[in-house]
Amino acid sequence: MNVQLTSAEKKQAIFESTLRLISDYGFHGTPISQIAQHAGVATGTIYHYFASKDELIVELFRYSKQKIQDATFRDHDASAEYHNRFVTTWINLVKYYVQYPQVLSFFEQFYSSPYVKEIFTDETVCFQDEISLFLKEGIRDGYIKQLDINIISAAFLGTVIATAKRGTSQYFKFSEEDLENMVGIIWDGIKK
Amino acid sequence: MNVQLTSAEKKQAIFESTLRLISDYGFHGTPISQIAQHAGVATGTIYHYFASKDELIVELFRYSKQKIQDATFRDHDASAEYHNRFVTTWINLVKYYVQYPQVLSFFEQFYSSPYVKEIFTDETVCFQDEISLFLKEGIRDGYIKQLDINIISAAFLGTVIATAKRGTSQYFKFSEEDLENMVGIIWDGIKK
DNA sequence: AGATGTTAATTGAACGTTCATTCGGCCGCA
DNA sequence: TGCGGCCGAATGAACGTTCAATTAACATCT
Repeated sequence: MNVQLTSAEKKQAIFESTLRLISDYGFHGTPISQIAQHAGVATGTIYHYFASKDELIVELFRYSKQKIQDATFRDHDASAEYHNRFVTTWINLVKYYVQYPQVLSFFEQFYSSPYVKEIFTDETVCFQDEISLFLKEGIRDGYIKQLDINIISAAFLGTVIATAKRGTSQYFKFSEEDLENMVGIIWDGIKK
Repeated sequence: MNVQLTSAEKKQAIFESTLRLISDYGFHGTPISQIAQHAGVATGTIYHYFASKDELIVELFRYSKQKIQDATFRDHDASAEYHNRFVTTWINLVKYYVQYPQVLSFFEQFYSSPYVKEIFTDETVCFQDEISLFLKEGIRDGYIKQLDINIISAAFLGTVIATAKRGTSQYFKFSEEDLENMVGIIWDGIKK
């Protein structure tokens, strides 16, 4: 942090520090003062960019959600064969979480915290809906069983999260083959 | 709370209050004073039963884990057909979480918090291992694909959690049929 | 049974610390 | 010289924890 940063870069630095610290120490374990120190700014500066700690966390959620959405659907070719797109999307998501376990950890904390209420009162368009659209497409076009989107989506995301969590454990590393086995399981389960 | 309670009952009352409040307001959102008030005791009393707030939370985790384990394997008949036992276990677990969403919420918070480190440094025998044993049995006896237990377990628990989370949402209620569809998906995916 | 002593349980006010937030001033750039 | 971003010590509230005092529980003795 020894170079001049633009306003946007400084905001991003604060985001990244918050992400790291919260994933390590939890919401209540990371004071603003530590975030500031880690990001190389003064505590007061954070209040120049964010109205409160809560707003920082909610905005960090939006920021992370956007990044992960971009990564998951990067290079997504809507004209390719559905099964391939399914496998790619599933694996992209798992790999993102494995590469950035802080994001996974932060999301898990966020989703099971009172903060969600602040987000999901007015914001119905969320990351899961992007996935849901893709899954709905598969149902509509007859690649996937005719079951409620909630069921299909639960099967998809549930396995992603569970796989990624184990993939970040120090005791077990998934190989590329393991991932393909795993996505094979879920595909076998929901394909028509 | 207007009757005389034994020591064990009072401890349980504290557990239940903590569970409820933490699932509603999060770890940092529930002061000891509130737990005490909700449980009908003085703040000091909590420190008679638990050395610290951290110890209370860690013990609450053990307490809840035991209860859920009992509920899941209640009436479990080890001599029955494997597929039936699989379906029953999966559905039992989902139903427990749906009936006691505070437990699900607390577990999710706990697992993605620094508290886990206090538990899983020395304690390798955990709730998931009881499930894992059952799944390993299925692999050994040829009912389930010959894949790593981490993969199979991730598929099992991932779908349980994801299903239960949606089952507790106000926007969607799973029917008995939905649950059977869901466990059908995961069984189709991992069966040999 | 009743009195007495002993231990355990309970209380809630008080303490000390931590933390989110504020604010008066400083620095670099126009 | 003025201004806006930035700083970090100061503030005040909230919280975990302690503890001296009080009460209940129970065993022991007369």
